[in-house]
Amino acid sequence: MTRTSKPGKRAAYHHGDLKSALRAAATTLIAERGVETVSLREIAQIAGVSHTAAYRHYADKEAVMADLAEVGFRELNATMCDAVASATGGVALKLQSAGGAYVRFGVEQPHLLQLMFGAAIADWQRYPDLVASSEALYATLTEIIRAGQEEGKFRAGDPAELALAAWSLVHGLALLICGRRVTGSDDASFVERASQRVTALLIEGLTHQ
Amino acid sequence: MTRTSKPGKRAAYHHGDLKSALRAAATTLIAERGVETVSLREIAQIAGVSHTAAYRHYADKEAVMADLAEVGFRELNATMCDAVASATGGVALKLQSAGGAYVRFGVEQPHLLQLMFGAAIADWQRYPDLVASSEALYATLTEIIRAGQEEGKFRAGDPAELALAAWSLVHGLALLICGRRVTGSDDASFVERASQRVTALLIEGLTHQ
DNA sequence: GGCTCCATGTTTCCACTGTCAACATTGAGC
DNA sequence: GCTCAATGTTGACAGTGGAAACATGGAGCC
Repeated sequence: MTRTSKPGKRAAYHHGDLKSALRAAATTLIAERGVETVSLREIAQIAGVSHTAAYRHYADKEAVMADLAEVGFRELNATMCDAVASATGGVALKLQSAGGAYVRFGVEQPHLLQLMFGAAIADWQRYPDLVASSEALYATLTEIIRAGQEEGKFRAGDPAELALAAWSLVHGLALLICGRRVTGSDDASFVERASQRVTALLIEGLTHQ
Repeated sequence: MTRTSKPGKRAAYHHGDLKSALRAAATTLIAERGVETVSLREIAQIAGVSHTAAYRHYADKEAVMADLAEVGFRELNATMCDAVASATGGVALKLQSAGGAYVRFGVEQPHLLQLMFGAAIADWQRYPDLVASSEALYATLTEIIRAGQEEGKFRAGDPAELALAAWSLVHGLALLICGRRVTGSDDASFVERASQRVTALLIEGLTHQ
């Protein structure tokens, strides 16, 4: 087992858990300033390590970003699952709650959302785990739809297709809001209200047989 | 009036219409490879000019990107207006046609869409014309909604809010498709079918009083 | 307990980028 | 025909991602 760096005294040559330290530094930097303006060198510096040390743990800069994006997808998925689980009322309200969680996540972490869906990661094929975590998110939505259909609350049809509609809606809304493409987006209550109203419209279409 | 470069003979010191040439070169490069991987130097080289010549026409690289994004917004707006004008049937079909045009635009020019909505342009306040062209797009959607309400076809409510729902939906769908986040996205007929079905759901919600 | 090896970290180097400052060219207007 | 400002060029600089060669030291073997 690798030893963690001695607490207090002298900096060890071997960091101990550099990958975590890099992830932490990168997460902080990206949350603050976005993908475009962070460099591997700065990440390494914050982690207290030379500027090429990251290459022992990641193939290149894109791989670091892919790692963060994957964490993001898992967090977002977990957030949505929590929202579904804690929502009271029928399946329609569960779906709406999931949508609200999605939008909130995006608005609270705009730079992470941009990383997850932007052009920073050119070739997704290189990161199977990333693809899997993204598909898991889609699956969560699809499952809610399927459950609703089983209850007879949602209209018939391919659940993946209906889930795509739901995903598109909240995804687009989150991006438009955090891209300031719509006025009043800084106001948290506006965000909450908008996401509620907007999702309600689609749910209307989903429930209408 | 500035003279255009002599046809045939020798390259003139003064290009004649460098800004257009830069725009053209940048447009081509970005359509091919996306924002992340194009450099000002390469744009200048294609335009046949030294690597700093662009600074006589743009403040910095971001300004070039903002210019292209603005053109993109105007094109997209025009495409949507065309779709609305040429759509037969009621206002619901017009809206659906506009949505289809939006998604098609995005799928056909994924890198441009990424430029228009990504993080490449950090501070929109710097580009009032860009903001205006983006708002014009929103206004087009809002106007369709308003017309539909006037006809009694769409439900009552703030047209801007309903338009936001429509925008979010097609925007999210376009991004998810061209980010390959949904399977079958390379197939043009899939795109057409998906955008039709997805928009139909929202329109159901919009027409339901 | 001592030795060795390889995972991990460092140093040095390179090509490339955006941007600035100083200089060159030339067409338009007096 | 002269001048000057708009336009384009050259050369420099700091910062970037990445490769190659080297350094370090803990884990596992004897």
